[in-house]
Amino acid sequence: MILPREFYERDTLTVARELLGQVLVRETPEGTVRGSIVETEAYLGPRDDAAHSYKGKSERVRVQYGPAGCAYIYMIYGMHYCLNITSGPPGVPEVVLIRALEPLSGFELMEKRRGTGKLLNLCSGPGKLCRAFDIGADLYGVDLCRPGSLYLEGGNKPESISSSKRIGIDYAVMTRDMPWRFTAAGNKFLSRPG
DNA sequence: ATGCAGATCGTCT
DNA sequence: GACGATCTGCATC
Repeated sequence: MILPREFYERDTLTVARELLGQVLVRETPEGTVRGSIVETEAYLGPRDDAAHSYKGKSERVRVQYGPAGCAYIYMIYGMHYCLNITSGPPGVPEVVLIRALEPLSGFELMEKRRGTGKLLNLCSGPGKLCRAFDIGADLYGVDLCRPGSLYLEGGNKPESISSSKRIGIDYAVMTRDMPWRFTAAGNKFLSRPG
């Protein structure tokens, strides 16, 4: 049931689309939470001026140069974490940002971590879902193709997929208008309408 | 419904 | 020293 590495070793735009409907699982001593991926964005390395790896190697992006199917996690605005999954051929620094999940199980634990009981607000954003899933710097580089504290298992494809411009990257003059955001069409758990 | 300020720190120039 | 692949609460229309 866990998605194999080959799933992630394909073209990153394909991976970003195919990740929709797959299920993210987080296991901790407190319990297990699950969510279906409903929103992703592709970041295409040196040919994408919105990508963290646009300018090449640095300590922060080092996991992007390793195998596909691993967690690339970074802190943003000094207070939120964002979860990405490495993709493409080995050594190619491309990733898929996980932007929203539809909660499937572990509702109480997610609500406790998020400090809200509103289901629609639990995982509808990259920072929100990391909080709900207790994803932080300690999971940097974790292999998502193996059972453990964080992994991905097969789910159901959405009925249809929409693409749109990526969010919050207007500084990227070259690629800011590229339709590299993917959403499960009409899903209610998006960070914003697709 | 739309808009803006504030929080807060790792990373890179 | 500046700036985010964000979220929240509060203000205004």
